[in-house]
Amino acid sequence: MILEQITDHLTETLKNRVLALFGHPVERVILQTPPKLNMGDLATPLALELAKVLKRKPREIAESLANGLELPMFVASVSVEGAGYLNFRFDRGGFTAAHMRTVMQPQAAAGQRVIVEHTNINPNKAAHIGHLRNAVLGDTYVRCMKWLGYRVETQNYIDDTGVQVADVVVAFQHLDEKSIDEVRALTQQPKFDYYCWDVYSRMASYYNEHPDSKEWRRETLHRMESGEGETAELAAIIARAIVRRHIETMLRLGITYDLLPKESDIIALHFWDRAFELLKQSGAVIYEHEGKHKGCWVMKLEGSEEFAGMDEPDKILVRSNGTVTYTGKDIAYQLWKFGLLDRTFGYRKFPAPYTLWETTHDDPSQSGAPKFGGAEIVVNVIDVRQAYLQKVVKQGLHQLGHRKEAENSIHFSYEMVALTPETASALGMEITEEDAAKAYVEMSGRKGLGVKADDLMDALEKKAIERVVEGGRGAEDAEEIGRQIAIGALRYFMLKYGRNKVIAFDFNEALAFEGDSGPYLVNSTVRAKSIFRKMAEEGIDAMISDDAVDRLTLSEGINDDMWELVRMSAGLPASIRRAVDGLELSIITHDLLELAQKFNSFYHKYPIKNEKDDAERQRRAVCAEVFRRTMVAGLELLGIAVPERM
RNA sequence: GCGCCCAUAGCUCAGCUGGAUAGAGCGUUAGCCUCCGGAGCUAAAGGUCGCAGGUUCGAAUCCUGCUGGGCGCACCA
Repeated sequence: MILEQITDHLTETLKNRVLALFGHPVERVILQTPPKLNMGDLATPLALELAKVLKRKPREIAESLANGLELPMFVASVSVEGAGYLNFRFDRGGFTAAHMRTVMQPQAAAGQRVIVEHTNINPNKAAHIGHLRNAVLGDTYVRCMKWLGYRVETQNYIDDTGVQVADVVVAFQHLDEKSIDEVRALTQQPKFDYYCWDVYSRMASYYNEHPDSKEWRRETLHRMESGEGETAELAAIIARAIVRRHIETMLRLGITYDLLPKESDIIALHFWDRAFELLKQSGAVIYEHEGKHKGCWVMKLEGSEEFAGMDEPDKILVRSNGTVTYTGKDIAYQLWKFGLLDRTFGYRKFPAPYTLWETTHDDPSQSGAPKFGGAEIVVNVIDVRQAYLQKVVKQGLHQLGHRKEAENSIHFSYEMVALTPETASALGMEITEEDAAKAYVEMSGRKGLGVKADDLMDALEKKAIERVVEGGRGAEDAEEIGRQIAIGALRYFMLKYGRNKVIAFDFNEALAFEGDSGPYLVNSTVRAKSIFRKMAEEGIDAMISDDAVDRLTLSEGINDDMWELVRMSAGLPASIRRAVDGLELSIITHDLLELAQKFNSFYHKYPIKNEKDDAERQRRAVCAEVFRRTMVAGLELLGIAVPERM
């Protein structure tokens, strides 16, 4: 907060000053933290940039800018250094006291309405670590958006009428010859999703051996889409049971949703028919009378620069047999998200330990359902392999004349999670020599090869609980504490890599609790908490209340080690903004790691509870408290809980 | 063939819209528990930022061309 005020103020002042002194307008002023602490707290290479246009020496320009520059509150001095940098130094005491009051204060929830869609797992088998990356990215993004004041609606789209569900239905009906009641009984077992994991891969290999059997799939899909009859009922039972498992799995990670929109409802409510009318009216989609796509309705994309250079830029939305493609349905659904389709769903509650709604097509809405849809910004968290499709959807809106909505259709893309050859081999995957030489090998749902989300969490929890018990602290709550640490480890692991990086999943790395890991951050925060708990127990006043801080005479006593903690803490909100705008959440994990490292170092160097001098003890305690508040709030944004002990 | 992404220390990765001496973790080596928690701390070693050009006061960062790897480019979802 305080830092933002200072940078905003300085930016304005400098812009005005450059204009006044040199008659030259500048669009932006770069304000960055200098590489070394002794260079000050903020710096700008503004004079270097101006040197060229003004044809004057950088240092000379810097001098005239600095001379008599009006400084914002808490900025104590400005100086010219290096090649012509303008360096600002803060009033450490004043800044710290002011910052302490507003550490990680969230914005008021008055921002734009946003729909974030994530998770979207096919309801036919257990969630795996690839789905985990999606869900953790999506959930963390949602938390950050809310913190920034956006009003967010979280959706988890359920493709309950797709091929993947159909394949499991086929397996139950044709391979295993199970009755509806038998399947219904199976869904009652605790890990029905694991059961289907195997059923699905069994079906996939059956298709490979008996290509004719794919006819079953076609028939099944057709019956499912009609929504009538036993096959459709069976599909609904399976999908629903699996979705319940996925909800449970994600809840272990603290991930929740507001709405589960179902593909079957979109079909039953004929969203596509309406979208089709709009697309035809606007001319965005046309009927091909001849050529390769004869008999199809296509969206013409060859004109747009985005799709320039493609051999076959046109996208088929309706096949020659009259059925709609996935892309077509997706455009219709995207229109609904923006409130541009003049029809909508019914809603009812979905059984979950929190308030969760699902769409319906037959019931009238239950009372109490919030208003879903109609957002200003729509963010779809989907892996990079669907980038092309997302582009087409965006272009669809554009061609319908919804330019603003096209602009606000954001694809949060990220790279896949693969397996290291070692991990793949440990899972029983056959590794060819060629594979072994690779950095990673892809998971395969069809082959049933992958690391299941619940299995990974189980392994992490087991290890974390052991560590808690070994440590001897909080053994009575070892299970709950271990669970929190495990989830923290997992979420951190999924967030710390840049989104464009393929994660080659390795058990040893994922289970690491040292160094660049969730438990390291949590541990450092727990220590800070412990200090204050111990001080309270021993009746030592930490003097960190607002009143006490007001009386603080910090100005001279805040040394470099303390100041770095405060300064880094103050920089976090800007990082969160940058992370959200750039869809790069690893910025936050990175900053929190640096902060935790700084604190751990500080912690070893400066005893707090045992410091005899009151003023010095207070300064140290204030820094530890700034750290604690920053970490608790920052980790909360990452969905990582901090226990009292560990 | 076209498009997107990746290439930085032995390994896994940071490096903020071009800025001051390229940083972490793991691993390796050497230290640190009479002192608030060792899931920790201190220090050392480790770099042709894939290659070649270009842009400029300044390039790991921007542009062009290569090389190597990954992923897309269906009347599948």
